[in-house]
Parts: sequence; C-alpha cells; structure tokens
Amino acid sequence: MKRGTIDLEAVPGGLDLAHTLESGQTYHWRRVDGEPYGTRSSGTWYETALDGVAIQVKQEGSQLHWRASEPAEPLVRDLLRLDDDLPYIFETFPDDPALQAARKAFDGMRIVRDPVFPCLISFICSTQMRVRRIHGMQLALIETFGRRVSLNGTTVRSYPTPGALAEASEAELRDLGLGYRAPYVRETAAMVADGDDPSSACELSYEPAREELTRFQGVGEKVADCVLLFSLGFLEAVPLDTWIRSAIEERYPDCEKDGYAATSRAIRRRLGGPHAGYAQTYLFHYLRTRNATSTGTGG
DNA sequence: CGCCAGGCTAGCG
DNA sequence: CGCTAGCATGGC
Repeated sequence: MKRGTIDLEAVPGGLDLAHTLESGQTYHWRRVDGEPYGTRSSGTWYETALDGVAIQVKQEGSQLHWRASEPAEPLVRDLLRLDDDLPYIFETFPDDPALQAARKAFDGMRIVRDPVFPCLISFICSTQMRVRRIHGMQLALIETFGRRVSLNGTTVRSYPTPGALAEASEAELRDLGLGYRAPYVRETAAMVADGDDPSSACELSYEPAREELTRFQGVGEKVADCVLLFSLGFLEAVPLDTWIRSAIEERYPDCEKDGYAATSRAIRRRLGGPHAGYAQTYLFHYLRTRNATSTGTGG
C-alpha cells in the first residue's frame, strides 16, 4: 500500500472534501463509515477504485490523507482539481445574494474531474431521479459488475468497465432499480466498448462538444453538459436541470430564452462566462440542500 | 393517494 | 425542424 498527505495550505482556496464528493457531481465514491450520501460529516474516509487502482481519501483540517494500491498523489490532485484557483474563480461569480451565500456556505468545494465512463453512465442514470438514489444506483452497479481490487487488507470494487455493462442483461440492470434507463446504459456501454470514445469531444469547442455527446443513448443536452463539466473540463458548461431552471425563473428571468441552447448562452454569460459551471454547481448545491433537515456540517 | 426527482426518446405534425 | 406522451421507481 502507498500513502501520503497533501498540504492544503498550498492549494489556492483550500478544499472541502465532503461537499466536493457529496454535492451531486460524482457518484462512484463510497463513504467507508456507512453514513448515507449527503450527510457530509467531516473526517470520514471515502474510497473508490478506477481502472484497477484503489484509492481512499480523508480530510483532516488542512491535510488531505490518501492511501492507494499504487502511488496516486497526481491522480488524487487530478480527480479533485486541486489546481483550480478558487479565489480567482470566486471573483468571476456575479454579485448575487444566493450565489454569495452559496460561496460562503461551501467554501472549498471543487468541481471534480471524473473518469469519463463512470460520469457518463452516472448521469444517464440521473434523469428524473434524486441525488441520493443516483448514488445508490452507481454503488449497486459497482457491487454487481465491478472487479475487486485489494487495498490494505480490504477489498474495494472498481467501477464497471464498458464491456461489463454492455454484457449485462436489461433485466439485471432493471433489478438494480435503473428502470427505463437500463437499455440506455446497456447501449451506451456497448458503444464505448466498441471503441466510441466520449472524451473525443474534448477536441471540439464547447457547443459542438455538447452536441457530439448526444450521440450516446440516454444523453441529451443536459446530461451532456454534466459530462462536459464534471469529467471533460469544460468549466463553462451550465447543466440546465429542474433546480437551475426554477432559479432562472425566479432570479434571472431575463435569461429565460426559447430553447436549451439560447437559455444556456444567456445564463452562462450571467454566471461569469468561462467558469459559469462553478457558479452553477455552488448554486445547485445551495438550492437543493438549504431546506433539507441538516444534520451535517454545512448548509 | 398525488407529486416530484440533476430528462430522454420516439413518434407525431 | 419543434412539440409532447410515455417512461420506472422511491420518498414524502
């Protein structure tokens, strides 16, 4: 086993690991303490396994501890986007009450850089579904179709490969609670297994990249935006989900246009342009959790 | 019971 | 093209 500690004092804007991993961006991390998703109590280990590498991370104040089956500090820095300059990004946020409140409540929350296949499947599963259930569905996929990776005497299961999900039957996927998304997951997994690489969208500019991703079954404009933002590094992407749409209605009515693309352009401009996706993620998390019965640290 | 959840697809006009 | 019915499932 390898291990190490990352000094977060040297990371611009620091980190809030719990909010980063439990704000509906990434769904392949599992809390080792068994508490439900969204609890966000600090000090627990989170674990995942990706491409045969098992990783655990835990934050203690300004220290980020990691353990892994291989040397993994560059990977951890990459997955959590520790190179993003949060103070600079916050300066690009509009001076809006809700957004400034969100920034203060979740200071240190970062956009993730997920591996593209888990991100793609997670957000295909996300349609008309609550965040905690999306996470539960991914854990079920991992438990059923993921390969074992050993770490420090325990076993961590890896996110399933495209081939593993392509070979699953629709009935098996429905049994895990995927509902009508089951055939979409199967079909998209088969496309990726056959060599159609979703990350090829990186070669395009933002709007064409969004259209490119909709060739996968179960991927429309909104899911494509999530993959661009949470995996492929398009920080300007603003997924227009139900929460953000109602926020536009109430707070930015002049950004309500005819059609997804036009509304997207208007709200991206309003939320600061190149880093609008950061503002969107802070706003989404704030709106979605502010009325929840808060037992955690934030909110 | 009805309504909603990080919407999408197929099939229509 | 744009528009919409239908779609699974669980929680409140």
